[in-house]
Amino acid sequence: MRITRLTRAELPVDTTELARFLIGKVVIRDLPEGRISGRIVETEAYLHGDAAAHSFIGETPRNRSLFGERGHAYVYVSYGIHRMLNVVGGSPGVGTGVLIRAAEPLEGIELMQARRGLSDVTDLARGPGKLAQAFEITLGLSDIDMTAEGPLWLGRIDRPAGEIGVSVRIGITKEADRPLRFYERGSKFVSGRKVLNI
DNA sequence: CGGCTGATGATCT
DNA sequence: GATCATCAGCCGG
Repeated sequence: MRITRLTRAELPVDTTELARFLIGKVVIRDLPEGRISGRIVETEAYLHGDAAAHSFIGETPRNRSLFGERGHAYVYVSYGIHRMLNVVGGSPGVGTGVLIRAAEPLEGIELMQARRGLSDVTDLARGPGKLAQAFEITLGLSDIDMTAEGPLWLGRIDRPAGEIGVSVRIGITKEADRPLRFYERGSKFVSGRKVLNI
């Protein structure tokens, strides 16, 4: 499989556009055991001045990397159990990001199955917590540059994204009506309730 | 399949 | 001490 690395310059500065742009792109996790990769099929944008965004309360030790450079990773722990992978958007100091919610497994499927304790390929990375478990996303990966060579990076393959659907974001209560979730229509690898995936 | 709920711990006040 | 950008497991239809 031929994967070419995304450059920072080609990532849209507008974070909503970035969330849309990342659909159909590939997230790659290089481990000593081998490569895990998946095609991104679902994202959510978290914007500046957005009460649902972690950056809304200002910079803290936890969300510091969210205020970093576009294309870097922001990883945090959700509900004490799950890690969430975000791609930092915008410009340094702003605090916007794109949550990677689901991916279609491409490479390293056996590694993912082992990490997840599950064989069903459609469920390996369908949801942000599942994706992080399958891709072995750790807090130590937070702040790394995903447009540079390293253990976690972004790429493209010769397969365009399908039609992109838009819905409200999942699992939030503040600013819950904003259409900032993007997904590939018809993909079996997208999370969320059926009504959100039309 | 859809709806509900407990688990679980880092983080901030 | 309250709040979570979630998930697995369980239950009813």
